Amino acid sequence: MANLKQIAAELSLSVTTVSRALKDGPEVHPSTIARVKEAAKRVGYLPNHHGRALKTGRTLTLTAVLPMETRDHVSDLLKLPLIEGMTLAARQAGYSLSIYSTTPDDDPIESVQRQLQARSTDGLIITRLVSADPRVKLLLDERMPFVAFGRTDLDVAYPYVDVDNEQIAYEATRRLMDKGCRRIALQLLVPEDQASAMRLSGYGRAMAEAGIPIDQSLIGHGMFTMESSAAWFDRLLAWSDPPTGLACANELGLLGALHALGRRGLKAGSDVHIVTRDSTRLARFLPAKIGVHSVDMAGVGRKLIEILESRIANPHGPVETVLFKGEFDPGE
Amino acid sequence: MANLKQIAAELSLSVTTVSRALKDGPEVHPSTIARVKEAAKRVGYLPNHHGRALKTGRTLTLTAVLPMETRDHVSDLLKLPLIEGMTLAARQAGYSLSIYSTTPDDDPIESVQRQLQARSTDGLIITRLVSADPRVKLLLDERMPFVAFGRTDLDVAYPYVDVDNEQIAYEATRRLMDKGCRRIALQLLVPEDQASAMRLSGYGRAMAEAGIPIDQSLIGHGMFTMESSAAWFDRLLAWSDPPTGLACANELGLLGALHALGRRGLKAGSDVHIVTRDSTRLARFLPAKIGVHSVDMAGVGRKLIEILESRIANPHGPVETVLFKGEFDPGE
DNA sequence: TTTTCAAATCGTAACGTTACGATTGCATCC
DNA sequence: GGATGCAATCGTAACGTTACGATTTGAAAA
Repeated sequence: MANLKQIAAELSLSVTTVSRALKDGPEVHPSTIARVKEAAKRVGYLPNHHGRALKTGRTLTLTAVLPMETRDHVSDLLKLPLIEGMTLAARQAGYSLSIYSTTPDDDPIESVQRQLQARSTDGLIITRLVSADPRVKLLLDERMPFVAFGRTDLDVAYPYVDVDNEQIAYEATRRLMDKGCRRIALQLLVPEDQASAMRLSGYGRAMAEAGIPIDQSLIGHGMFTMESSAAWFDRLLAWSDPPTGLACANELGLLGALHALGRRGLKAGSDVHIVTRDSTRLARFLPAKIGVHSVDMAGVGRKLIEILESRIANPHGPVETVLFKGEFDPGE
Repeated sequence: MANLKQIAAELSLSVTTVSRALKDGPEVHPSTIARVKEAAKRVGYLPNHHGRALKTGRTLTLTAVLPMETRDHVSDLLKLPLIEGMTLAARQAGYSLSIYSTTPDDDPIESVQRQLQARSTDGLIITRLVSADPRVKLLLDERMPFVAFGRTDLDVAYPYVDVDNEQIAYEATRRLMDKGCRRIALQLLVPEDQASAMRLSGYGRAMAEAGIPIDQSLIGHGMFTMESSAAWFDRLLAWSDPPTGLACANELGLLGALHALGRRGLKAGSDVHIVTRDSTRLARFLPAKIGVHSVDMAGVGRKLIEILESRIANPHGPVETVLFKGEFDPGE
């Protein structure tokens, strides 16, 4: 409601002086600064976002592009601590965070282009990257500050935060081998998904080291939901030589698999050994013996904002990249 | 990058005509409209958010104020489908959705006032209401369009969507009684929380009908996290006459309780009967016999946006309120 | 007294958009 | 031929802010 003009009129000052006083401009007399600030506080002045954005080109808004599943299924739970970390960090840094949800039908490039054209955001967080993600080049070309959650195999430098999925999958596979497993099932999202590719790579490394050939039929794709995970694992359990170990993609994959086990009266930790990734600490509380790799997704969210902030402040600064490790809990 | 001025220059038209043409103004010649739209598409024109907002006072942004738990704990999972429903519905309606996360330390009134003063949003979604929530009066007084997720016991009309917690808690308690339980534990958040108050009321109604006096020591407060739920239920189980039934607040409360049970070698469905609320369909996949009241939180999110949209379009229209029921699955 | 200089303040323009009233061109009617 | 009316287009101002150059003021230096 209150604006600079009103404060200026009340104090018989110019709008310019009021504007400068509020940002402690060195050209303004200290006593004037004090008067202006007092008046601003009294009338409850807060700068108009859009006037400022129009003039300066800075919107003080960051936008996170997040893929959501179809309306009937639950999204990957890691998004909740991620959103939590991002929103709180953004707020602390003086930005507001806008969530741009995409459905599987959406064209990912178009989602990014929209943000670009309207210039309605200062920076973008993109997630769920694919191996040759076209968004990276687009954003670099357009000089839009951004940070990625996930890597690509593109040969360009850009800022990202990622989880060390290769290492986590490697350790998970090794862990299952230690339990005596040789037939080890692995859950992935889609082959193009970069996180899935890294998980497959870590799994392959562990298997190769142990001299176990990879059985493609033990590798499950499309494990986005509890339903798909349960159906898939149920099929595997029906085989004559079912898997004895399972590395789950996330909480939902785990719950689906436990559901399939339960229906057959089988037990995690004895009939099948299970290791999972977890971002909500939920897996540790389940009444089942499972190994858990916890990843601090709220920390990832905070780091994403921190990096994006520094990109905006200094677009030509060094490109920062961070890799988060998982913390393993054997669950026994 | 492209703006009206550029398009106007290219077509030798005035900015006004271009602006009108793009919104199919009846004063513009159809062939001009076609030319303008072609040019706009060609140069990739998208209206500048801030210019428009400054002029019209409409920001095309909605803001959801969501409480998040402390940095070390997972937030109530219902937020994920809620956010998903809200963001997708907002996008479809042409709005972008900003998430304003608050921590337990934040002053809820101040959070709302910030949004009000900066006029940076067209409408507000407030959640986790308390019985005499001061934000409702504030927003009504300031004529800021808003919708609440949750009710108050204030004597004013305002738009809200709520879950019928009274009914759900009543049915949950009845269900546990049908299993033969008389000592029934109940999880709540905080006494002021309106949803908790309703749950307590439904629980009390069922107990009164059955002629069972309420034992205050069976009612747990502060059940925000798996940890607090586990610790609380563990204490209850240690008593000489432990509860035989439990109504959980949500997925986290359930997992905490299952954890406490598991550590004592007890089983849900036999030693203790459990009924829970669920918004992620997670509870149905757990390897435990529990009754589940599912609530369609994505639907709640969509409805919130829908109502808010109509409040913005027609501030003096009828005040819409919606109550979502839970869908019960006995889990056997 | 005049000049010089810095401190403090002011006025104007611009960001991109839309609202409103004014203007132009052209066909129709008396 | 002049008046009338309508369709199409234009120009200006304004939303609230900030950047930039200009102006005022008062005190010190000449």
